[in-house]
Amino acid sequence: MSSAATVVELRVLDAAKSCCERWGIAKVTIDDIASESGVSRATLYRLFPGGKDVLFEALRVRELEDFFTRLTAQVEGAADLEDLLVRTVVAATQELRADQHLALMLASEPGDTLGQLTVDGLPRIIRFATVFIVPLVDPYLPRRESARLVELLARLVISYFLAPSDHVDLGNPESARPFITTFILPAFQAALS
Amino acid sequence: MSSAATVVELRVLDAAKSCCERWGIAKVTIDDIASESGVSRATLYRLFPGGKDVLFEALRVRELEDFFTRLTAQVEGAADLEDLLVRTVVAATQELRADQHLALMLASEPGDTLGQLTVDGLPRIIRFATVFIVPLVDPYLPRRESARLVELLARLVISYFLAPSDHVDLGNPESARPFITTFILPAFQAALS
DNA sequence: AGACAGTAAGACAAAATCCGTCTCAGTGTC
DNA sequence: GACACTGAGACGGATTTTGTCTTACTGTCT
Repeated sequence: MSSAATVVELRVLDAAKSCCERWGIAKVTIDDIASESGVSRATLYRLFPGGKDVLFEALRVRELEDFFTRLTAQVEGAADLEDLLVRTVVAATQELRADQHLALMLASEPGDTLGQLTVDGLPRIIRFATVFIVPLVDPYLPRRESARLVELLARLVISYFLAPSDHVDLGNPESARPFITTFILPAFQAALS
Repeated sequence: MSSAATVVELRVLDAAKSCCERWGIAKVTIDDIASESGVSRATLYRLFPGGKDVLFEALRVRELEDFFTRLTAQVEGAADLEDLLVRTVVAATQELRADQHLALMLASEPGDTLGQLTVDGLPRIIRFATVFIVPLVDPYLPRRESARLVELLARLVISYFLAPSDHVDLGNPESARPFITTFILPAFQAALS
């Protein structure tokens, strides 16, 4: 999951990201990324054998790692399970809303981007969420229940982010807390350790 | 100079403009513009025989016409020559600074865009400025002097827009007025009618 | 009804671009 | 000197884009 990423690799990924923001993934060429990162095309293929697909895969992975790294940093030191869950969904929702890169992608290439948040990408997002968040939940629940809970929350955060509701605002603690206590916690009450 | 532009033509030019903002002129294809404007490629070639070059030429012309139309509307009713000149350079500078399309182009494709403001495009800009602004100056100066004056101002506005000065801000009347009265008007004093 | 102008859809070949791989030369390190 | 890493760029093949052309549809005018 993690990265012994060299400095060159990071430069390339940064270049890919900014190219992507400028032109959208469909319009970016390997040469664009190469010249933007000041790296030759040969090097780029050596680093990411498979070309654009592999490169953007790696970029998505890095973005996810960064996302969850920031997220876990924001929610550490929660007092109890309820507090942890509320802070997690709130922070995640706010991160999503503040993500400039994501906003641009959603605006310029809704199809691909939505795929990365739903059908194609959701399983991976859930994997990442599991890896990063389950350890935080583990003190309160058996491992199996933790995984179920984290998956559920990940799905809900994304759904409410993509299509906001009139009834709940998961970016707002005052709204998220009753949502968590009413709909989520009771289902796991029996398993509370 | 002017346009018996049909509604289809306008739709196409609007589409070209928004495509251009999204991807930059280098990445836009004829098909992009065709589908964005909901017009078939055949029609597009009928309207602009010559393809992308001719189309973007037409777009630049239209942008210039719009620019100077808005500009002349803003400066009508000036009391005297000094007032006219000050209001013109101020309005032009502010228009330039507020032009979202221009800002995007300058950011994403500095080379081409700068060319359109300097070496390649400046002569045309001056022609447009002449056509639109000289009539306003004519009451005060002989025709030949008007043209010289307008050209000079056009060059100055663009230069100060592209590379702002610490000494003058042509977007600010309080700064533009002494500039005009000190450096511009005296040179044309002799020719004042 | 029939002529006609304007258009969408799409086939087609030619041109341009992009891709992925490869070689070669240069550079810095051990 | 051996070695790993890189930039530059050549190369053929795949893909995209271009510009032209044909066909069929639609509405308007006579």
